[in-house]
Amino acid sequence: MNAEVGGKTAPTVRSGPMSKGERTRNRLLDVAYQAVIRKGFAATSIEELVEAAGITKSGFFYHFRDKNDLARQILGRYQAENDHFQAALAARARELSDDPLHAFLIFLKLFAEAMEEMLDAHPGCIVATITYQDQAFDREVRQRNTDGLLAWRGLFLPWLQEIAAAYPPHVEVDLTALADGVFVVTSSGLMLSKALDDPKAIAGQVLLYRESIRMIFAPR
Amino acid sequence: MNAEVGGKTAPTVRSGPMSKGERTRNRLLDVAYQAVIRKGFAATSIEELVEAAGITKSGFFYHFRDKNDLARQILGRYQAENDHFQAALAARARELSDDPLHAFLIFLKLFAEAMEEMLDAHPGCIVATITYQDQAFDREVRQRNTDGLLAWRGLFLPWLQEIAAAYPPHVEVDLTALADGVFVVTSSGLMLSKALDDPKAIAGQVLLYRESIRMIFAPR
DNA sequence: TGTACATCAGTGAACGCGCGTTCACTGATGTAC
DNA sequence: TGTACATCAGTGAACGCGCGTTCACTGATGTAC
Repeated sequence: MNAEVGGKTAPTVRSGPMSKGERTRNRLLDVAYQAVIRKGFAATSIEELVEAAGITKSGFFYHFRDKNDLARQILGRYQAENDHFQAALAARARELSDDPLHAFLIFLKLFAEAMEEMLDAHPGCIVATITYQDQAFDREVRQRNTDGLLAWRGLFLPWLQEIAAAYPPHVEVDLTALADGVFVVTSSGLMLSKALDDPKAIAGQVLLYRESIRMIFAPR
Repeated sequence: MNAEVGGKTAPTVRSGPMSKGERTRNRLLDVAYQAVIRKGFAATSIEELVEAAGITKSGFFYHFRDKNDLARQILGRYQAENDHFQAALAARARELSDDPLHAFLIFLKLFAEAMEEMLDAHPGCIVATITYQDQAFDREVRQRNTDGLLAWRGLFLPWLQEIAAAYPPHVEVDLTALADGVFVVTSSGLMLSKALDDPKAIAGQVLLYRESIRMIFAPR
């Protein structure tokens, strides 16, 4: 499978050569993603995006129905990339250990390292960004955003259940809340790294979460 | 001291009767806080604020030098309230136990409950909001925002050091990262509650953090 | 108690700019026969 | 291989609206003598 776990480039989803239109559209999405993460959605103007992408404003409306459509496509592309990225990391971790608990601990280690490396390219989490400005988006975007959050839970909850079946937890713990914890430490960890200008903060939070997973499940 | 720990109203900082101007200014800040938390800063217009506050747009500029000044004052008032609130909760917890670890566990329980109760009034965290839109603010606001984050650390890190001195941790742990964990679970917990429309999520995350504090320090 | 002045807490009208969006048009590339 | 037509990937000009900000002014309240 050759999953490039620690790779520096964000994985692109599509395969095959891109048409001219697709390349332009992706350039717009790249530039918009960066701007929205840094300034928020409303503060990001279509004009600055098309200037950075080297086209005119009307060209934007060839690719996007309106500004909310831009949000929808940013979110869609991010979710596809993120699903792919996490699935690849999970697959790699499962390869390295047959045991669900050990595999999860490996996953979290790889994830922490990858997050720190990706800080320059993704200094934030659009799911968090959108949640914090949700009244600026239409219903569909908000719904997709919630779905994105549930996708994280959908990946980690079954895994934790598998772990809990093999290793009865030492304390009473809400597995759903614990599964959501991955998103919690990731999104806030990115925030800490950004606000404190400390690249190590994100890995620190993920590894703290990892330690609590170990303490909850690992035999003493 | 009569600290109203579980009180429903946000604590106001000033004492004594307010002048007419102060009341108007506070009304503007209230309404702006809500709007910024829900839509973001750039998407919040001065016009909608003055309409809600029942004055005219020029009245706004009597109270605020410009729009960034509004952000500065929102942040300032929030930080004062939050410092007061957390200090009161901490004092109450210390009253209930002389032991630093037990007091911290009590604090986290009270904090989790208070957060869930405050969800309607504060369905978000402006520090998180501002961090996620930081390029939309001037340098001073960004600096104050970082200071606000460090204030959380400044409350919890010494406390954890005191705990670690009395109860040597069972695992190697970065106390600074652990101190930042309170902010991490709070801001993301609020986000989860908002995005999933589940009031219990915030308490769930705080209590998960509490459990890991217990596992790290409590004697077995 | 009355008068003069200062400060407070705004009003009302106007400003220019930039924003999101529309619309008619166009050159380049692809496809059918 | 050439011609006709369709689709792709935009351009350029214009639109109206709402935004943040300014400025001259004002009535109400407070203070000094």
